[in-house]
Amino acid sequence: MASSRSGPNLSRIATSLGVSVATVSNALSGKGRVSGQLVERIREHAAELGYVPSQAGRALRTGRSGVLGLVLPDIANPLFPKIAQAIEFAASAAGYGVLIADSRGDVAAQTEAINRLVERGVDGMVVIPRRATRISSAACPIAVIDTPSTSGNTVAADHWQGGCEIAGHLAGLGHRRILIIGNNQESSVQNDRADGIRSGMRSDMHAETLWIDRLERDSGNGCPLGLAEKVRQGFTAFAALSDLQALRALTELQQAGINIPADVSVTGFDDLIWSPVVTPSLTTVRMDMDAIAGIAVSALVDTIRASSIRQGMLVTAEIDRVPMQLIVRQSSGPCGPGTKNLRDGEHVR
Amino acid sequence: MASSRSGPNLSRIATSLGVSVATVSNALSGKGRVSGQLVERIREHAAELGYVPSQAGRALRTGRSGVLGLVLPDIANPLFPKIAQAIEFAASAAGYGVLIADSRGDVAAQTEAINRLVERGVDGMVVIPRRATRISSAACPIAVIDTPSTSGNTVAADHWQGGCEIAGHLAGLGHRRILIIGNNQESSVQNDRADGIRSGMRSDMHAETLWIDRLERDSGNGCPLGLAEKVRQGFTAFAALSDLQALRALTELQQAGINIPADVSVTGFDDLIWSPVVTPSLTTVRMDMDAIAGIAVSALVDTIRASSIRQGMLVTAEIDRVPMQLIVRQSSGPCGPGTKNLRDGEHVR
DNA sequence: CTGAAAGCGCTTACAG
DNA sequence: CTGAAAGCGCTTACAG
Repeated sequence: MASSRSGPNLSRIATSLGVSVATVSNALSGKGRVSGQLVERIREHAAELGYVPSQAGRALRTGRSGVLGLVLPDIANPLFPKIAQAIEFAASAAGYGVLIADSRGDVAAQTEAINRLVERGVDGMVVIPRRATRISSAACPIAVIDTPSTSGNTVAADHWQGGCEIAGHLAGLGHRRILIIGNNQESSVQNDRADGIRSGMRSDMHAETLWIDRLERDSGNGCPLGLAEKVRQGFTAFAALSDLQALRALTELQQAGINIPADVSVTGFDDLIWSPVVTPSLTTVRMDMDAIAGIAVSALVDTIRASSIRQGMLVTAEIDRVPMQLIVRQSSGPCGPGTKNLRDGEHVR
Repeated sequence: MASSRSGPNLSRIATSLGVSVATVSNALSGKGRVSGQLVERIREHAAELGYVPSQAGRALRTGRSGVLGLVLPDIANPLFPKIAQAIEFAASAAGYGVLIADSRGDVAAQTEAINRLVERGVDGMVVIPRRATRISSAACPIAVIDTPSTSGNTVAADHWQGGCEIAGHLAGLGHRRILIIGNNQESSVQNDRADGIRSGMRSDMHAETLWIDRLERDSGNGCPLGLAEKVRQGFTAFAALSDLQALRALTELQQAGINIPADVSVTGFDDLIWSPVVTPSLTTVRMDMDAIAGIAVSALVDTIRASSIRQGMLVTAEIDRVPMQLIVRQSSGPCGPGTKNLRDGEHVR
């Protein structure tokens, strides 16, 4: 005896209506040529009975599970809610469910997470790779979201351009000495962002970069960043490569009695949940996760539909970089429009 | 013609080894009585071929999908990463996959999200309900994570006790006037936390509660909380009911030139990602999400295994409240041990 | 210890 | 326009 479901199946609807299961199936899916009247009757009855199609039956027959996997390097990343929400939304709209898998820890775990999803029969997956991991194609189509400069990337925010936006904003405020603050020197995303900032600077601007991972290797986790000293050295802008670092910088500066934005400006990346909530709120740059997720998912779905046999391949998309959007929340500053104290004879442009 | 899979199936292993599929199935699952030698040979060959069992076939036969659903009121909630990670880990350990569903928006969307999961054939689900929503049982077992004082709750952190911990900590620092800061007056979780704080106070302590949702209804979103004024009124401790509000309070106070923890103390709830990162870092109270997820998942799995037919019911667990743990990061304060300026003649206990 | 057979619920090519 | 039948891959009660 096989376990039975609680709900009705096609066969039950068919017998109770005196038609064949094939006809019920056709009517419900709208595929076969079934007379309008019958379609109507069948749908009505199915609804009455609360018919829910069995994914298992359908999957077994069609070889498609209707499920996409989402692999993340670390769910604890504060970006995760936005990503998950966007992917879930896009997948849902395309008729797919989303199975999550955390590759907590090392690179091996990432491969394991991918395998776990394959075993569960996902039709494809979206992978946000760990560090500079190369994804070797698995047993299903894979869309990679990393950064446009990474080879194998399917689609991503244009982190480099986002950096340019930040640089332009700070230039506009009159800043000339910028401290870039990152927390992971290996991250291609962070490097692209930093490169973008440097590229977007005017020729009379100067930037230094503080890598927190390096600093902490020497001075211990959670050590002070020494930003007050940087202010004394003449830095007026702190451009963090993520809102978490921006927050760290903001509070360290405030604690040192430095006023933001009157004395210095602080910017971040990603428009995370707290950016609009803190005082002063953070100027940041936002990825269009809905657009990115939409492109990744539709590229994935196109590939799935195109291939009759489930096979592994890295998916590519028409558009592989999505512009980031500057969110200005600190519009005045020490050197710019609406400024309170100009320094070093700087003037508003 | 049905779509074919890329990998081998039981039948292929069986023919290539000259045995029956039943025997292969039994050998691989370790159920039937198959001779040790044969088991060995079959397993070896299966591994060689890279055999991956078809979830669809298994699910259709057994009526079990091996997948659990996770329904959240709003994935954007900063607590989500911890929850998702803990649930995914517990589910994974129990051999289940996790399908996510966001009930973005209203209560109707929550029901819809639940239905979507049922349609995907989940064996059960974990629901973190929206506000005070009552979950009416769906077509599968449901574990609810809310707060122990909510009826229908399966397991949750003991938010009330967490509040007591905070009160005890603040009392120990010598605080007497506490401002409780919440952002959702309807939330049973936040109310339990606030009640816990009030209950944990010594008789000579006094608390007022500021509900941000009410304040913003009058003064607009993102309005200042007026905390500097509260300091002037004699409040020395700000106990937020969530780390996000704690962060908002912390930065608003710092911006007003109030020194933390020298002038006042700020505490939060949940130990979110930024709590250890900000300066000064936040004293907070942490849920044991791994324990909660473990209990929820195993209660769910027990129910699933016990019932031969898939049916809806609210699952209960042996332990329904898990203690919260105080994380002290601001150990000195205006009125307590290691204090810099005692007020009103207060002394260290 | 091993195998033949049934059947989970569905979709689809084919016949009528 | 409608139906009978095959078969996706698996597990399990039963027979040998």
